[in-house]
Amino acid sequence: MRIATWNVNSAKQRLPRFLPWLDERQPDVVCLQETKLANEAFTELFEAELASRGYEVALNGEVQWNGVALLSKVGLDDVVAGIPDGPGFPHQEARAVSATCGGIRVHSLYVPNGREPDSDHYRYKLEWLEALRKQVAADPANVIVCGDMNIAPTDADVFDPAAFAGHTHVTPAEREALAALQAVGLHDVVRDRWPNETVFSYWDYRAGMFHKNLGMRIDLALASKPVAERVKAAWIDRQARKGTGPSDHAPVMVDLDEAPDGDIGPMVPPPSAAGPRRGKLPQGSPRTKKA
DNA sequence: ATGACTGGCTCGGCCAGA
Repeated sequence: MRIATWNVNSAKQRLPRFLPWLDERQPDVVCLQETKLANEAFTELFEAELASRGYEVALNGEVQWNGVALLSKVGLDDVVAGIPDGPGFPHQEARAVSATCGGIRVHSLYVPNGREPDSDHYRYKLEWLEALRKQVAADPANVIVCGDMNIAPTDADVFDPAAFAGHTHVTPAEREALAALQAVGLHDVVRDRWPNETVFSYWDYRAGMFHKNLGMRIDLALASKPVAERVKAAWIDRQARKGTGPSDHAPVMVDLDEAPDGDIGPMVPPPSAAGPRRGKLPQGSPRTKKA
């Protein structure tokens, strides 16, 4: 089972990059952030393309800003849009959607930016993270928290810590809020896989930052222990940041082995596998043809 | 360099992003 999370920076603008990426990478579950589309507009643009590829879709969008989505080929149950009792700025923004996919509670999140330390938006960011922590703590067993967290967990996750001094994304309070979320029992699966490497997920569009690999790791996949133990691979899909018309974020990819109990979500048997069921067919129904 | 790029809204610039 492959789970991907990607801040696409406008789903509409990313369409020519997103669909080929989907066909190339074939993720089973996709968390999207910054769709910047109301649900109706997202559906208009994507419903047919995603349905033909076998994805169910859960949306929490709004016009102009923010917007998150969850796509799944392995079931999409108990969808929750937003964070229950979460804060707003001033209204509750479209920054969270979660659902159960293939037996795992998956969260697609776009954490508030924070703008300036100690600003109203910064305090909102911290309150939002605490509300998220409470939501995840209520159901922490089999979970993966994915998305643009807008926090670099450590100084190793920014190209130059000095360049970020006094800015958001690296302040102690933000890192403590992220640590409190992880203290629910979540493992940073990309950092666990690449403990000593330079691994970024975001590069500013300006000044050739991607070309020079001057970026940040702010897009995270945080998995509870039963999920983290199934991780076979976890990486940043840098290819998606290259070329023409990319997002400024790259996808984060997580490949899971099957669950020990074999529960990888609902399976619909192909018609040929059903075979003739003596006594179950209604009278007069045509028999299934033998192979 | 107090910039650089991109997108939304709207059609001229400003806001937001991180």
